[in-house]
Amino acid sequence: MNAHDKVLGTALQLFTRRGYFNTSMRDITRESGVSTGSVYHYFKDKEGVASALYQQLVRRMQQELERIVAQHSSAHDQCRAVVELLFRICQQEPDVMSFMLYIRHREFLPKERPVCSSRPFEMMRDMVADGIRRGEIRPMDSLTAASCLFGGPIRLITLALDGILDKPLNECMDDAWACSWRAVAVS
Amino acid sequence: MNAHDKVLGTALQLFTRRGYFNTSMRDITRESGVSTGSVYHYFKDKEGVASALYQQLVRRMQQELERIVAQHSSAHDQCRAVVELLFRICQQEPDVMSFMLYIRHREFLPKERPVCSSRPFEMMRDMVADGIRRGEIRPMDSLTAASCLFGGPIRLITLALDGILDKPLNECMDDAWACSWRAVAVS
DNA sequence: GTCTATAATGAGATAGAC
DNA sequence: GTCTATCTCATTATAGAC
Repeated sequence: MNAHDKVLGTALQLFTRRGYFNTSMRDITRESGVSTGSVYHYFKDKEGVASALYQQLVRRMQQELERIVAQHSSAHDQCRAVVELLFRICQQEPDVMSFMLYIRHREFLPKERPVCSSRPFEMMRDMVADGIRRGEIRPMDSLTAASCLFGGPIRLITLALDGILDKPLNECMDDAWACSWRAVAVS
Repeated sequence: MNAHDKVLGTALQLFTRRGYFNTSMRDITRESGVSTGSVYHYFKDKEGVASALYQQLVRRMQQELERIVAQHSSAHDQCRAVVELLFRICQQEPDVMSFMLYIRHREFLPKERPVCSSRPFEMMRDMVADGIRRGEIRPMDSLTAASCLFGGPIRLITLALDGILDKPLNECMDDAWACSWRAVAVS
C-alpha cells in the first residue's frame, strides 16, 4: 500500500471516529506512518485530504449504483437492491457508510456540493421518479416519494452507526423493506 | 434579554450555520455583544455553552412531546402530531431543528448521550411500541417500526435544512404522512 | 457582573536537507 | 518522494481592574 492510500485510509478512520476537527494532521501522520512532508507532497492541505476521500467514495457509490440500474429493470428491484447495498456497506465497512451519509461535509468541504446533491443520491431519486412514471409507485412529488422509500432504511443505518440498534442491520432488512415498499407502492 | 440568553441565542445561530468548530469564542462575543469575561462568567468553557444549549432544547422538545401524548390517545394521532410539530419547528425555527437532529453533538459533547438516546426520541419510540401493543401498528421490532414511521419525515426535514427541497415542507405533509402510516399500519 | 489585555497552547503549513 | 525541524498564527482561557 502506497503512502497516498495509507493517508486516505487513516483519514477515513480518524475523520469518522473522532470527527474532522478533532483529527490533527499530526494524528494522521502518526497513525498512517507517513511523514508530514509526504502528506503535503500528495495533498495540498488538510481539506485536500478530505476532498480526495470524499470524491473517491462518491465515485465508488456511483459505480455500485450504476451496476444496480443495469442489473434490475423495475423500480421495486432497483430500490430494494440499493437498500441491500447500503445495509451491507454499513455492516462491513461502517466507516465508509459513516463518511457518506453521517458526516457533515459542508463544515469542512465548503466547495463541494452537499451529499444529497451528489450523483448517487440523484440516481436514487431517479429510480423513484421512473417508478412513478411506470405506474409502480403512487403518483406524488418524487422527492417526497424517495424520502418515504429510503428514509426508513437510512434512519436504521444512522441508528446502527450510533450503536443504538441491538441487532445486526441485515436482520431488519425484510421488515424494513416491506414497510418502505408498502409506503409508496401502487395499491 | 440578559447576557446569558444572548450568548445562547448567538451560539445557536453560529453553531448551526457554520458548525461548532468553525465558530470561535471570539465570534460569539462579537455577534452577541457580550464580552469574553461575561461569557466565561456564565459558562465554564466553549463546551459548556454548547451543553447548556443542548439541554435547553432537549427539555423543550420533551415538554412539547409530553403535551402531545396528553392530548391524543391513539398512536396514529400522537405520531401524526409529532410529525406536524417537527415540520412546524423546521419551518419556523430551522436553527432549532438543525441543532436537534442535524448537528453531530458527539464530536463536541462527548459527555452527553447521543441525541437518538435522548428522552424525546425515546418517547417517539414508546408511542410506536404502544401502537404495536394496541394492534394499531403491525407487530415487528419497535425500533424498526419507529424508523419506518418517522424515517421519511425526518429525511424530508434534512433535505429541507440542506435547501434541496424546492417547496415548503408543510406542503409535503399529507403525502408524507400517508406514506408513513401506510408503511406500518395494520391491514 | 462586566470588561480589556494577555498568557499559553496547539494547530496547519513550510523549508530545505537527503 | 521522503523526512525532520521549525515557523506562524489563531484560539481558548485566565488575570485582575472596575
